[in-house]
Amino acid sequence: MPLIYEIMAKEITARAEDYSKWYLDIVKKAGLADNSAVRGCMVIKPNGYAIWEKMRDQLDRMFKETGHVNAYFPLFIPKSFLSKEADHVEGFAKECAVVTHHRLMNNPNGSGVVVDPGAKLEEELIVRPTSETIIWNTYRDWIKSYRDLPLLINQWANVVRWELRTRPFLRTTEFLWQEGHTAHATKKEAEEEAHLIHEIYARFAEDYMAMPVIKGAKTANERFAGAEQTYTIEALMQDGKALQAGTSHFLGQNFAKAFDVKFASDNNIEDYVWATSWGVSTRLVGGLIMTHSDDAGLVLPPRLAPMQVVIVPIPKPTPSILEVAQRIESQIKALGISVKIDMDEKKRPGFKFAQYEMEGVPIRLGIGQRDIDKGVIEVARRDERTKSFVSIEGVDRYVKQLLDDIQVNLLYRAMHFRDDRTSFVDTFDEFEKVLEGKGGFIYAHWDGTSESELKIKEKTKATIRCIPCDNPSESGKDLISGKPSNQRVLFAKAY
RNA sequence: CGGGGCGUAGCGCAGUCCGGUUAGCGCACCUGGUUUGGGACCAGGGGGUCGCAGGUUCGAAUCCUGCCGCCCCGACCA
Repeated sequence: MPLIYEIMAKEITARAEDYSKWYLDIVKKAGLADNSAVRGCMVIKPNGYAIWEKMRDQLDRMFKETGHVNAYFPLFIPKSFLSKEADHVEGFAKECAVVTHHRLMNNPNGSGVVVDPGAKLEEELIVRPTSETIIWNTYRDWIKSYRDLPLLINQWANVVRWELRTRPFLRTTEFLWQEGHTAHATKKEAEEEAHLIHEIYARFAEDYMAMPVIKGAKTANERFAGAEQTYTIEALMQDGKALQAGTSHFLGQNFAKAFDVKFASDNNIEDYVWATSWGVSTRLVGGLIMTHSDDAGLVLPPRLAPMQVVIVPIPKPTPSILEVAQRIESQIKALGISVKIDMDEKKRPGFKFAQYEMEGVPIRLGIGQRDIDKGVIEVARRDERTKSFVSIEGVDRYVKQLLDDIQVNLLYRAMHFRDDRTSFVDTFDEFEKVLEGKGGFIYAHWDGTSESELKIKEKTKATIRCIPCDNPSESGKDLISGKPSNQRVLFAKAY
């Protein structure tokens, strides 16, 4: 009979009290990231980086399984490159860090160093906010023939976007991501590529992050700067706001034309190549936190938890307890599960329990002499905050199964939450009422014009998150204009 | 860049209005002891250019001037 245990989260602000503070508390208390000396930039600490590494490794596998390879392009982009694609420069110009000099010198008027005016760069360099331009400038040299296509390249990198307001993981000035940049001989193939990646992102979100997402296309307003079409996965956070968790763009021939990338087809006809680009970032870590965590701290899905099981000797690691603990540890390890025994003799069990709960370790095994005498061990699952005793014999298989159960349960729970916070409305009044009330996703009719979309944004701060894929057609009237619409689109306030 | 708030030990704060011994508290840290099934207790200890610079004063964390930084709220964004 599982027992629900009380959480004493004395170090974490409750969600209901201050959601934003709750988020920051978790980032801090779970040891995910720190603020840094540089405004807007965070230090990703080992616990946080380990989660990103797990995400990265899995995504990397998925990209490679579908024929992609990794490469690396420079951090710096010549300023002139950025302006070659008109929409692209317009989208990013306002948030670029610029390198103007290459040398410092001792301050002639005092202490410290100053920029050496004699070391001014002939052409200023932009710190990449994304790499389309430098990559397509390179692709021009790589692509001559249809035999060079498709070119399926991904890079893991950092980028800089000079945002005015930042939050750890969700929006930082510098962030880590992957950016795929592919080149294709036909429009159809490029579109398929964009869809394939869109699908991979959705699958990753649901199968690994246990974060349900709505797949859809962006409206023209929300599209990536320079894209013909942007596909997105949209997740719903616990405060009822949407998070864009990954985007895949069909770029048409825009960058090929801007950088003059042409190829000869098999019947020797020259044409511009077709492109895609796609990315997910450390923002996913923020999404992960806000999808599952509770007032006791971080909750991690087992598949992304750096440490899946922790064994806590109670009250401390005595030789006889340790002997059993180590046997269980090696059995669990043999099943490919990451596990550690907490050997710290100074801290008491209660402290450790609270600590591992804050850090989101999915399963905690508590083992004391009383348990050993009875042949049982205490198993606590983080997601449901329950404890129960199971037989030591076979606990390894029990734990393996429980990890799977937790993974499924988190997804199920998040889906339930999302469905609960999804509304269908037909009038603007209702729309506002829902936004002010429970928030969340709202399906409503839209006439397809930017005017209506912007008006709603202006009045309510809500935006069209996407036009869902496989959207059923349904006739109705636009919330604002009253003009006819043949489908509902997904609205929400967003991060 | 507009509006608001804050800078005192690693973190969180009191002290500032009304200037006056050696700047204080909680947490964390170190040492020793007693403890140990949900964040232990006792004793001892280390740690501070009171954001920076200038000024007023016999005397400044406290008053004045200037600067710097950070946080929150708005306009832009993965």
